Amino acid sequence: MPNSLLSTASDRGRNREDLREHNLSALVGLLHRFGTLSRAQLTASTGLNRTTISNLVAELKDLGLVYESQSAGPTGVGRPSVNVSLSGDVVAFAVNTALDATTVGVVNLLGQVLMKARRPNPANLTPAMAVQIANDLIIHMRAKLSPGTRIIGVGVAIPGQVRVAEGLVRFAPAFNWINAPFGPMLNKLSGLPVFIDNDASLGCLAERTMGSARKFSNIVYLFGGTNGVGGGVVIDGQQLRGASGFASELGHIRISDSDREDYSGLVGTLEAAVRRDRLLKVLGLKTATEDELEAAVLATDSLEAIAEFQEQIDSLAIGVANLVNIFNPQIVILSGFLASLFKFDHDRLLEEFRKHTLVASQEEVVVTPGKLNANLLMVGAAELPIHKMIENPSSISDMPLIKGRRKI
Amino acid sequence: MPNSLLSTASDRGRNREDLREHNLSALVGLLHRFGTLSRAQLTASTGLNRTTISNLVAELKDLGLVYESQSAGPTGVGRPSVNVSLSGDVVAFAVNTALDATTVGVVNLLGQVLMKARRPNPANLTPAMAVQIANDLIIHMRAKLSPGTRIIGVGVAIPGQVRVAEGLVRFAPAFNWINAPFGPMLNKLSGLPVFIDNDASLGCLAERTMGSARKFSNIVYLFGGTNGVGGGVVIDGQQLRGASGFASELGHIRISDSDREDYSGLVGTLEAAVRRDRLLKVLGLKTATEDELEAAVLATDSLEAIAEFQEQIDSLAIGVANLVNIFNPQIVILSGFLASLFKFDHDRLLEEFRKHTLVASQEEVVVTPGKLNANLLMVGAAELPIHKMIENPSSISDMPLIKGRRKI
DNA sequence: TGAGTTTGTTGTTTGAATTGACAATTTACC
DNA sequence: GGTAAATTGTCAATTCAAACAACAAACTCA
Repeated sequence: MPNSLLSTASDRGRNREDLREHNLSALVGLLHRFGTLSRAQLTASTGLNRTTISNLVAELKDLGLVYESQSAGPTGVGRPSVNVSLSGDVVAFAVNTALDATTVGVVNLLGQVLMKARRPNPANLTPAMAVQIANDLIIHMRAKLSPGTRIIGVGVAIPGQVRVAEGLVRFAPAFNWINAPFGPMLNKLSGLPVFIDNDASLGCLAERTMGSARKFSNIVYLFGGTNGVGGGVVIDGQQLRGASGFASELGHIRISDSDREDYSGLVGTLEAAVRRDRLLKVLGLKTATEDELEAAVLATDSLEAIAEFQEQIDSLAIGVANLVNIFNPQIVILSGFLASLFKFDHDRLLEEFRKHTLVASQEEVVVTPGKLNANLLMVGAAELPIHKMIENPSSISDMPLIKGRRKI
Repeated sequence: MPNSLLSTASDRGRNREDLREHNLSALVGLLHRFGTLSRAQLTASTGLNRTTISNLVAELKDLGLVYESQSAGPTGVGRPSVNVSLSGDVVAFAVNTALDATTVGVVNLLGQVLMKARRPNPANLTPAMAVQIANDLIIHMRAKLSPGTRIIGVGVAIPGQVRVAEGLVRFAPAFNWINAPFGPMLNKLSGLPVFIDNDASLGCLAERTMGSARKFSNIVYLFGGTNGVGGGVVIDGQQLRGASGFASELGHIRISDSDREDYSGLVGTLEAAVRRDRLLKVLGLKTATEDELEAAVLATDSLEAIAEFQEQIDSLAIGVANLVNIFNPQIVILSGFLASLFKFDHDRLLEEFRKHTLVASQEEVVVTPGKLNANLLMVGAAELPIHKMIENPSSISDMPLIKGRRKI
C-alpha cells in the first residue's frame, strides 16, 4: 500500500468542497497579486461562468475578505463591471528577529505596513527571550488594532536554516541557536498560527509580491547583509524549500579554490568572496546603513577600494552564472550590498556573468538590483500567513476578530 | 487585466469536468508509481468514497487504461478487494538521439521495454537526418505492434539544451545543432504527439520511476558520460525545467579557479574537473563501455590513476555539496562514470562532501550510485508522453489504436 | 455454523457550476 | 435625442460528480 511518505498532494482525490475552495482560492490569489479587479476580469482570468463568479464573490464578501465598488471613469461599451478588492482589515503580524533588534509589523492583504515597532535585542539572545520580545510587541500592537480587524497569523523571518514544516530553527549562527522550536513557542504565547522561514527566502517572496519580480514566476534572489549572503528561489510561482525546508542556501555554494571562510566556516564560497565587512574596510568605514554604504561605494576613487569591488563583482558574477545555469530563471535580483556592487559596475558584472553561462540560459534572463525597501522583510514575512490563508480562504472565519464598535 | 504572461495554472477556476479529470488522473498516477493496487487501497490513498472509486475505475476500464483482477491469496478479514492494474497495451515510443547511434524503443505504462532497436548515426548528423532515422524506426516498430495497442506519443532524449514547450533543440554541442525544431519535425513525419527533453533530465525521471529514487520526491541526479556531465532535478515530485526548459545544467556550475575547459568551453566547471576521457587515459584505455570502465577503475593499482581518481572525487564532492546546499534534496544519485568514482572511494567522497555543506542540509541526504540500466533512457523518454497522458487520462481515446483482430 | 468485518453495488441526495432568459447600463451611430 | 449593439448582473432551472444510506457479497475467526 502506498504509505504516507510516498504519496503526494496530487494523489488525493477531490470532492465538491475542494472544488469550491480551489475557486475561492484562485480569486483571492488573483486579487492578492494584481490588486483590484473587476468581476468581468475575474471571469476572464479564471474561465469560470459569470454566475459562478457572482456566487464566489458573494461568499468572499460574507467572509469579510473582499468588498465591491463601482468602477470610476469610462470602461468601454456595455454595462460597467463591478470592482472587487481585498479588504484592508485582514492583517498578519510580521516578525523579523535579527541580530541587533526585533522588528514587528502589522501588514494587511494589500501589502501595506499599518504599524511597525522595533526593539533592540539584548546580547546572547536566547530563543525564549526572542519569542518573549516578539510576543510583547504583538500584544502591544494587537491592542491598537481597529475593531473589525481579522488576524490571520504571524510570519517570522529568521537569519538561519529553518525546518519550515515544524517551525524549527535548525541552526542560526547569528544567535548560536540550534534546534529552537521558535514556531511552537510563539504559537503557545500568542495563540496565533505561526509560520517561520529563512529571512532571505522571505525577501525573495516580498520582491515577487511587491518588488522587482512582480511579473515573474521563475526568480533567483540573492541578498547580501551584515551576516553574509542568503538566497531565495521561486520556481513556477512556488517557493523552493527542499525536503526539509533548508534549500536555497545560495551563499554557501563553493565557487573557487580560495581558503577564505564564510560565516559558517565553509571555504571558497560565494559568501566568503563577497563580503560587506571588506567593503566597509576598504572604504574606511566602521558601520554604515545600506544607503550610506551604497553612496560611499559609488563615490569613492580609492584604487584599493575599486580593486576590491571588482574582485567581489567577479565572484558575484560566477555565483549568478552558476544559479542561472542551474535554474534558468527569468530574473535574478541582487539585494542589499550586492545591489551596490551591481550599480558600481554592472557592465563588468554582466560581462563576467556571460563568460560563465551557457548561451541558451543567459539569453532571456534579466539581472537587476532589488528595490531597497525598509519594509521588505515585513512584507515577506507577512506573505507566509497570507499564502496559507489564500490556500484555504474559508478558514478565515475561525481566525480572531477584533471586537468592538466599528468606526465609520 | 492580468495577461497571459502573469497568470499561472492555479489562477484558472475549475469545474466539474476538471474535478473528474483530476480524480481519474490521481488514480492513474498512483497505479503508475505503485503498480497494481486494490480498489480499497485506491479508496484509502485518494480519500474518495468507495462508490466514486468504483465509478472512476469503470471509466478507466472503458478507456482501456486499466483492467481488474481478483486478488490471489489471503487478504485478511472481510470481502477481498478487486485489484486494479494498468494495461500493458498502452505504449509510448522512446527515442534517444545520441552521438553514435539512434535508439528507439516501445515502452508500456508498466515501464517494460517491449521492443528496442538501434541504428548507427552517420557523421555530421543533421536534425532532418536524425528525425528521419527516428521516424523510420518508429514506422518499423509500429507495424509490429499487436492489435489493440494504443499509442500515446513519442518521447525524445536529446544531448543538449531543449526548449521543452516548443520542442526546440536550442543547442546540442555533440551535433553542433542550433535551434532545431526537432519536436515539430518528428510530429509532422510520425503524426504522433512528440515531447523532447534533455537526456540527463530524463535519466533523472527514469531513476524516479523505476530506479534508485522511487521513494523520493526531492532528487538531484548527476550523469557522467562521454559528452560531459549533465543533471536533472526533481522538486516535490516535479521536474525542474526553468523558465525556458534549460534548467539543471548541473555540469556547468563553476567550482574552482582552474582554467580547464569543459565541453561547452566554460572554465573551472564541474564538467571540466570530472572527465571520463582523463579516466580512460590514466587507465591506458582508448574506449570502454560503462561496465568495462568501472571494472578498470576498481581494479587498478596505478598510483597515477588513483591520484587522478581522488582529484576527480574531490571535485565531484564539491559539486554535490553545492547542489545539496541549493536544493536540500532527499537523495543525490550519481550515474554513469560518476557512479564508478563513487564506488572507488565513497568514504572520501562523502567526507569531502560534508566539509562543504551546512550541517542541517547534509544530515538527511543520501548519496548513492544510480542503477546501471541499459534501458534507462528508454524508460525516461517514455515518461514524457506518459506524464502527459496521466495529466489528462480521458484524452487517450483520441490516440491511435492498432486495428485488427486481437489475439486471445 | 454464525457473528463480525470489509468490500461492492444500487438508488437517492447533495451541492457547485452551468445554462438560458431577461434586466441593467454603457457606447456608437444616425 | 433616440435606437441598436455590446457587455454585465441576476434569477430560475438544469446538470452531473461525489457522497450517502442501505443492502448484498465474500471473507475470517471462534
